[in-house]
Amino acid sequence: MARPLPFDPIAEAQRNWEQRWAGARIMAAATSITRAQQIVLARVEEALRPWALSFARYEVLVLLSFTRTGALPMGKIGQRLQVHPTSVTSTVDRLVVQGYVERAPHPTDRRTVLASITPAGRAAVEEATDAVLASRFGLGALTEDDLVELTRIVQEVRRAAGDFEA
Amino acid sequence: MARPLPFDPIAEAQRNWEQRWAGARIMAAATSITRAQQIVLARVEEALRPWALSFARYEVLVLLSFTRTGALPMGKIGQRLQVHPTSVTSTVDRLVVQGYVERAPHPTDRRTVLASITPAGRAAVEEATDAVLASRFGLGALTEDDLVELTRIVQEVRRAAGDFEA
DNA sequence: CTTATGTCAGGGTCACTGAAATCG
DNA sequence: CCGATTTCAGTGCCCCTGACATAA
Repeated sequence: MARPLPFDPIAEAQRNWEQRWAGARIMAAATSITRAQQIVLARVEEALRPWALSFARYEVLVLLSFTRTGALPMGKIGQRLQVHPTSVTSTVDRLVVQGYVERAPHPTDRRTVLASITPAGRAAVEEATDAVLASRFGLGALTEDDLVELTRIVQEVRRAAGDFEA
Repeated sequence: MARPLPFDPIAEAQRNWEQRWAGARIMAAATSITRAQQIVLARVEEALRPWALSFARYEVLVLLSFTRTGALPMGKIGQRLQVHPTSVTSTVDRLVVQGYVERAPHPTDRRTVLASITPAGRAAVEEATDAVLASRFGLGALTEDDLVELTRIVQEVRRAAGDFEA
């Protein structure tokens, strides 16, 4: 889409901000997060292409594969992955078409719908996970310390945003 | 959209990963980046709502307001903001409709089109910037040190991804 | 009746592919 | 002719709002 620049565009923008406004550092951090997410997403989607999985659908499969029964109510999925209920519906729709997930009734609560991972879904998520880990999410250049530090800093942001209580 | 969980979902997922696969830390870091970007984007878009600006359109206005002449070729915008050429076209389209940007011919190269910020665009970006900075991008809980550290770590990622040469 | 759960319809934004027109 | 620049048509994905049906 574009060739590498001879300079760091975020550092350059930060210099511009410092001349005009306060908050240059926070602007640089926010822009960095945005760009980092683009990189991670691009690498992951590239790795997931053989299974025709988007990151969002892959996350659902991973979540389901982590549960004891391989099934979870739609609403729980939304809470865990921090996505909108209607997004869960459409995401699971696609997974059902792909044969990776099935809808099942909840044993006691007839309002809730369970999304249940199929054997094909389990196979796909295991193979896809190998591919995703091999891609290292585009974060292969980071040290273990930097990975931990990055996660810690973002945890502060998520706590402040009310993602969890702790 | 959902209520806060009583635990950190990313830390919980990391524990799950540690039981099954290597790369739990890198997974946690990638998930953190994804979630952080959602938070930043949500806060910024909230702040930009009075001017009917998306983050992408706001970034274009900021970039143009930083140039000497207030104008830049479409392609340059794409390079600086790391977005696809067709995305620049549609983004500028919307900014033109809003009266924040005008298309102008390049003085020498008749292939290139200049996107030029209007006085209304300058006014909007200045006011919007105040609002955006007031939101602190959702990063208000971070110390200055953490902001710098976060930017530094992500810079490694961007360098490895070939964003710039340095 | 009130609340919770999930689905559907619809609109907005953005990203990408492939093709085309224009021009250096 | 080749390459660069931009635009357009079309597709896919994801997000949200509002309305709705169903059931606790």
